[in-house]
Amino acid sequence: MDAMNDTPRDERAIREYAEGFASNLVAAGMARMPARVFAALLVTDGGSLTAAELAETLQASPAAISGAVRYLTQVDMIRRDREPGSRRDVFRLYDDIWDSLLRRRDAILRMWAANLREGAAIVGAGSPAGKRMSDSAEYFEFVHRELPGVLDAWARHKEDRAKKGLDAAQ
Amino acid sequence: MDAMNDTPRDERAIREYAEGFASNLVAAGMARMPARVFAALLVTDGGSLTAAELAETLQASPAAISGAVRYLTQVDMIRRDREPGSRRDVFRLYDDIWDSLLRRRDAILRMWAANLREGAAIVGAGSPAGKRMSDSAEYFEFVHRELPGVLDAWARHKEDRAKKGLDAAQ
DNA sequence: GCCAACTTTCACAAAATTGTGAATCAAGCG
DNA sequence: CGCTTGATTCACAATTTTGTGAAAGTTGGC
Repeated sequence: MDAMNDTPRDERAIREYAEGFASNLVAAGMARMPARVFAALLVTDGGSLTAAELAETLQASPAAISGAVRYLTQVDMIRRDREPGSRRDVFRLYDDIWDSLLRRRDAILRMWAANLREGAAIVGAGSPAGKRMSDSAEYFEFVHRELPGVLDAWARHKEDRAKKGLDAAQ
Repeated sequence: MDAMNDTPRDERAIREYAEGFASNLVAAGMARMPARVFAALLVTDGGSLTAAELAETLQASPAAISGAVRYLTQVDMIRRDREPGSRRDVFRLYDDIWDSLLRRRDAILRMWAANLREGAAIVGAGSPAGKRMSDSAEYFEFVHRELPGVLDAWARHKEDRAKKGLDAAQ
């Protein structure tokens, strides 16, 4: 239970990792700059970064940062905060990033379901395509219903983990 | 329980819907042509389309189709079949599209988890960023474990639905 | 109310993506 | 075997996307 805090950050390696992480996000469909911003926030010890700091670490213009954070804010992947008595925004990941992300994405599932129902009506409810599409809709509705349960299970799981072994090396 | 089969397909409306559906996929991060191909297959009564038919309905070149189906095949969103005694490929969605898609995506979850663990090591396991990243990894591992249960529940749910009310006009 | 510190917007240039046509390749069938 | 149908690859052109610099907007604080 020692020798874990004070290892100095290898900024070079970290930056490289972050860029790779961003590339994975890009491969998953995200635009590049938002992906880089997200990755930068992920690997930051302070937990938050200002627009200027993002521009500095990513070697990008304020304009590019502005666009990226606007997008990330819209899709609820980051929070924009402003400390009272300052006029610079600071950006941070949500606590329990992925969990809160999924929770917010909930609406998207419903959207797809509704969209597919609409499509089923258009192709004809009784047709093979209609059948396929309402099955699809039902699938989305199903996972929409199941999701909260899984997320709650995660919350419990996390709590358990926190109780035993507060140190949690490895 | 009548008047549902023989409504003629309004091809114009269907095509329009399919293009809209494709646009949604694009918004979700998919490249345009694969999205259009997927949508076209989704709304097809026959359940399958040849490359030539895809080119025709989408007004796209064989080359574009070839690229799109290669991609879709790779990410396991469609199947490519060839009937014996023919040399043209026919493409179709999997049965229970989204379910099989999720099952195949399973590996991706593990990939992200592993990637995040690696990152946690790089930034330092004891650091705030390291904590954030191994928490993230754990989250992915968790849903990776939970997923099969949910998918099985879906299978049961679907079976139930099939048993009662085979017609399902609701 | 004005100044300064930040952020956003806009027009544009650079760069990456996409789809095309033409050529090449593969394979069933006579 | 060669012919014919169909799929794939390649170089290229067109479109779209991205990021930049500069100008304009906001908003705290004096």
